[in-house]
Amino acid sequence: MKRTASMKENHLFRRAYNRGKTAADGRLALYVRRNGQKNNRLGLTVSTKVGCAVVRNRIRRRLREIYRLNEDKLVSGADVVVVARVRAASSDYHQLERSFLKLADKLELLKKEGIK
RNA sequence: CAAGCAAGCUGGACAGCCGCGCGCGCAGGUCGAAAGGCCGCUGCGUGAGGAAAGUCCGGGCUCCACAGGGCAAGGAUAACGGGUAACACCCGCCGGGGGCGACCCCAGGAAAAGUGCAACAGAAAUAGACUACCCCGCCGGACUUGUGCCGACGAGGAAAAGGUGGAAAGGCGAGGUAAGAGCUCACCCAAUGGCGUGUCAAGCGCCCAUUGCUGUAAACUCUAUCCGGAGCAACGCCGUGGGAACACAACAGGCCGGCCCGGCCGUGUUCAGGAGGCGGCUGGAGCGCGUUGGCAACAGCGUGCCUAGAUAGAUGGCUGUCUUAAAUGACAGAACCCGGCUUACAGGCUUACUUGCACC
RNA sequence: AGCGGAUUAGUGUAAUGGUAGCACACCAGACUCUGACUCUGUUUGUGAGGGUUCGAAUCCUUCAUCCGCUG
Repeated sequence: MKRTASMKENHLFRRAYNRGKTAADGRLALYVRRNGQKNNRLGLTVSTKVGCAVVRNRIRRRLREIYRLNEDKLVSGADVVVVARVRAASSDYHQLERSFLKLADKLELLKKEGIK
């Protein structure tokens, strides 16, 4: 099994914000852009407005876990940036997962058999 | 039993499946001449806190400056004795304040070296005469015609009474005086010196002496002690492209290419710079237990243990059981490392003590 | 992560330790047939807690919030 590839450079984030497709609800915001490669890459943004270091770490871990467990349902070859909003701090894992899948469906990220 | 006070501990545990960082191992794969790198594994071990936080003090460590001493400037600390690598920390003790008490709080040196400030109020704010008091002079009034009484004015005496204010000239009583005043005396208070005591201490005591002086130093200042600056994004090593200086050279050499032909490039050394990478990086003023010294903080000795090291940043997700009133968490995430302080914190446990009530 | 700075009415900005001002804004009134302009007046404040002082916006201290520099 492949490890989750992550985005680290600032210019990749900027490209996703400026040129990518967007979907958002109260908890999360998703930015997606084709990267021309075989694999998907994940970028996470949790700003200091959301909470203190413990809260931000918890959200980041949950989002990483959601992405890991749902990675095989996604189409490949995209950069995905997930931005946590303030209400994500008071949401549990299941609420975050539902938001993520709904937004991914909106952006036509899910494979056909993944939607079912 | 109730209320309180102080110190210390704890900050869920276990199991299953999936997943992560680091170290070790591997008969695995791949690259490499090798060293080793990268990937992998039903593998093994290990993996956040009491505050990891705020960055308020003190150090270690690294570089820079000075390389010896002193002065000035700037800053810090402040009863006294001890502890410590050091401290604005800790312990003991003294003084002051609070509480019935256990106990808690205090930047707590010098205002009697000097300067500044003290609004408003008040007559007066570091020195003073507004009212009231007393003596003298002079004028007026009443009558019981007194070297007496009342009232106005002038010149003095006097800090005793009054109200203001945070603060009013040591306090109270007696003597004294025209009226008064530490002017004198007894007692008390404060400061300084002496004696005794205390750790040759702060301090406490004295039927010893002298003096009687507002507050403010978290105003300037004085006294004593201490302090060079910057910080792991420090610093060291490797080092792409491009740059500068010097030397050599127009031959040779290097690259592409199986070779010739052909095409492209000046070469070497040094320096600055610093994309990126590696080190710095965790074994330390370390922790536990016992013992000795000490009231204690702490120190010595013995013995056992090794306990994160990431680099966009590892502890998460799902489920079950147990303790529980509650575990979908209280506060909260190491980032070079220590010693403190401060701030945040649901609850739970232990020990000592105080007060009140009841019973023996 | 390290380092530095700031906080005064709704907004901008003053104030040697001694009643916290000024301008604009808001509100009310006057002027006007009505509105604007103009004039007059009122309200609204020292980020929070503790300390020093007779008395703190100011001095000291502990926090909170915001901003900036170093990649």
